[in-house]
Amino acid sequence: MTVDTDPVQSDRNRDALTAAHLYYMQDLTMDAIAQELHTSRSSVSRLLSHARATGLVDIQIKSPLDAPSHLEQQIEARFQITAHVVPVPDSASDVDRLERVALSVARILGRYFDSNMTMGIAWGSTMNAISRHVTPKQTHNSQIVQLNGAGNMRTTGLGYASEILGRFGTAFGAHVQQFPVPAFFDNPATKQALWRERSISRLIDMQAIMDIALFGLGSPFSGVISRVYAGGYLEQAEFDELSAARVVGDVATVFYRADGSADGIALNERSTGPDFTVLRRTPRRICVVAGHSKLASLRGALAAQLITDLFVDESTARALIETA
Amino acid sequence: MTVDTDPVQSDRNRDALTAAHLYYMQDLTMDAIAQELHTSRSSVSRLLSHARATGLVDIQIKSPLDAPSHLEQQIEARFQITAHVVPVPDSASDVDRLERVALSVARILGRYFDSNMTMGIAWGSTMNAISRHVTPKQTHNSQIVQLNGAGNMRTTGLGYASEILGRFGTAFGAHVQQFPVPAFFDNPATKQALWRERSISRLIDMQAIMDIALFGLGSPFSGVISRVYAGGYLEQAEFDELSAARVVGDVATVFYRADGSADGIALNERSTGPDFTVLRRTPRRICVVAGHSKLASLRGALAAQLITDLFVDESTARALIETA
DNA sequence: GGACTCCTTGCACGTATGTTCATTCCGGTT
DNA sequence: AACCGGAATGAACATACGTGCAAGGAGTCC
Repeated sequence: MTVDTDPVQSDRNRDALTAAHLYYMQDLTMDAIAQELHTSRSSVSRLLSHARATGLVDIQIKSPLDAPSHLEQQIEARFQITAHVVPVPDSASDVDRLERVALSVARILGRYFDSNMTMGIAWGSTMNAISRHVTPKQTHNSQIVQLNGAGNMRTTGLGYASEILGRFGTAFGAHVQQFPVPAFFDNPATKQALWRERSISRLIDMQAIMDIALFGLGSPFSGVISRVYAGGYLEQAEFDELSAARVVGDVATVFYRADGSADGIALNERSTGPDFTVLRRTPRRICVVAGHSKLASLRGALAAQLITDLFVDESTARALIETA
Repeated sequence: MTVDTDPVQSDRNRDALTAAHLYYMQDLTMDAIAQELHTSRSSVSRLLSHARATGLVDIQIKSPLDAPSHLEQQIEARFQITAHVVPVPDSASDVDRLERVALSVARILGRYFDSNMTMGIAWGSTMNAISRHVTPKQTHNSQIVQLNGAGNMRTTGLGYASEILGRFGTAFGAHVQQFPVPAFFDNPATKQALWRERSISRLIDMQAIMDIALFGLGSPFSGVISRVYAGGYLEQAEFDELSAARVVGDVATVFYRADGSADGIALNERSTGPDFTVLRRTPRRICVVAGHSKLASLRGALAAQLITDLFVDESTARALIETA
C-alpha cells in the first residue's frame, strides 16, 4: 500500500480535490478549472479521473423510498436479505454480466468496509473481476483475510489468489492475511493437524470474527465451469462424488445441496473454506452472482442462509423470482 | 410540494435510476444506455440531468484525512467551528463569489437536513442565491421556519421571503412556516404584544427548538449594501443609530458589534429576528459568507459565537486568517 | 556529463455530451 | 371530431471531454 506522505502525491491530491469541488460542486467546465489551477484542460481531465478512481469523489445513487426496484423488493421479501439488482440487458453475454455486476460491487464496497474491520475474501473468477475494479478507500487497522486455500496439485495457488487479495489490500490500505494451503487436502487428518498450528489457527480465528465475507458462488454442474472445477483442484472421482451427493454449488470451496444442507459431503472435510456454521456468524455476507448458470447454486446458498447481501444481474434476479 | 405518486413521474424516476446506475456505476456511454432503455441519447442525457438535479444521484467529495485544506484547519483551530472553504479564484467578482459559494452550500445542505428536523431560514441575497440551487431531498415531518420578518414600510415582504422559503420547502418536502411581520416594528411594544399572540408565539417556539439555522450576514457599513439596508427597511436616522452604536453586522436583522456584543443596540428591540441567546441554543448554525466586504461582519459574528459551521470563499477565508 | 528510463505535460484529434429546435404525442376542451 | 397548449422526443448542431502521442523534465545509472 502507498501511504500518502509523498509530497508530490499530496500536491496532486490537493489539486484533484479542488478540481473536484469546482467540477462537481460548482459546475465549472474543465477549461475554466484549468485556468484556475494554471494547467491544461487535459490535466484537469486527468485530475478528475484520478479523483474518481481513488475514491476522492464518491458518487452515490440514492434509493429515495421507492427505488428498491420491484425485483429487489420481491427478493428481499422472499429471502429476507438485502438485494442489489444490477441492470444488465438480456442480450449481454455471461462475461459481460459478470463484468458489470463486478463493477457495481467494486464501486459500492467502500460503503460497507471501514476502519477496524476484517473482511474475508474468497477467490475465483467473480472475486477476480471485482478486485480489478475496487475503488480505493483509506482505512486503518483493517484486515483482508483469505477465506480458503488456493493451492492444488500443480501450484501453491499463491500467485492467483494473492493477486486478488492484494488488490483489495492496497485499495483499502488493509493488512492482507494469506492462507497458504491447498484448496483441498488429500487427507482430512492433515487439515486437522494444520488447523491446530498457531500460524494457521490465527487465521481461522480471524475468519471467525470477520465483519464482512465477500464471495461468489461455484456451480459444478452447469454450463460454465468455474475455476475450482477447471483449474485442477478436483479429480474426476471427486467430481463424481459431488454429483452423487447432489451438490449444486459451493462457497469458498465448501459444498452444499439444493436444500442448503452440507452434511455428509465428504469433500468438505478436506476443504479449507470456512464451515457454514462459522460463516453464518459473520454479520454481513455479500454474495455476488452473475449469469443464469449460477441459478441453482444461488438457490442452494439462499436455502443455506449463507447470504445477507446479494448482488445479482437483472435477468438472473428475474429468473430467481419467477421460478422459485 | 409534489408527492411522488404520479405514475409517469415514477416511470421517469425509475428510468433515471437505471440510467444513473449504468452511467455512474458501470461507466456505460449514454449511447449504450439509450439502447438499453429504448430511447434516444438525448433523452438519456436529460434523464441523467434530472437524476442529478433531483438528488437521485449524490456526488460527494471525501476529505481523506488531510483534505481539510490548510485554511480550513486554521479557521477551525482558531474559532472552534467547522469551516468549508470554497475555492474561488481571486479574480472573481463578488457576485461570482456569492453564486459559487451558494452553489456549494446548496449542494451540501441535504447532508445536514433530514426528516423530523426543523430548519430556520433567514432571507437576503445570500439566502436567495442558495435557495435557487438547493438539491432536493425528500424528508418527512420536517419544517422550514422563517427567522425574521421581511415586511417594510412599502410591502409586506411576503413575496420575496416566501419565494426563498418556498424553494427550500419544496426541495425538502418540508412544511413552510412563514413569519408575516415587518423586519422591524416601529414600536417595541407592538412586538411584545404580538409575540404573545398564539399564532406568532407558535413560530417563536419553533425557532427555539430548531435543529439548524441557515443565514448570511449583513454588513451595514461596507461597500456592498445588503438588502436590509437598500430595501427600505431602515431610515437614515436608524442607520445613524447603528453607526453610533458601532454596529458591524447583523444576523437575521439582529445587530452586533465587532466584539460580538449586542447589548444596548436599541434597534434590536424592534427587530423580529431571533435573540442571540436563543440562536446560540441551535445545535447547528450555518453561516454563509462571500466577499471581503463581509469580513468585519464575519469577525463580529464569530466573536458573538453565532456560527458553528461556516461556508466562505477562499480569498475571504484567507483574509480572515491573515488579519486576525 | 551523458544516456537512459519513467513520469508528466499540452496538443490535437475523435468521440461523448449538452442544448436548441422542429416535431410529435398526449390530455383536456370546445 | 377537431382543436389547442404543454410536455416529451429525436435530429442536428455546438461544446466539452478523454486519450494517444510526442516533447520536455527529473532522477538514476554508467
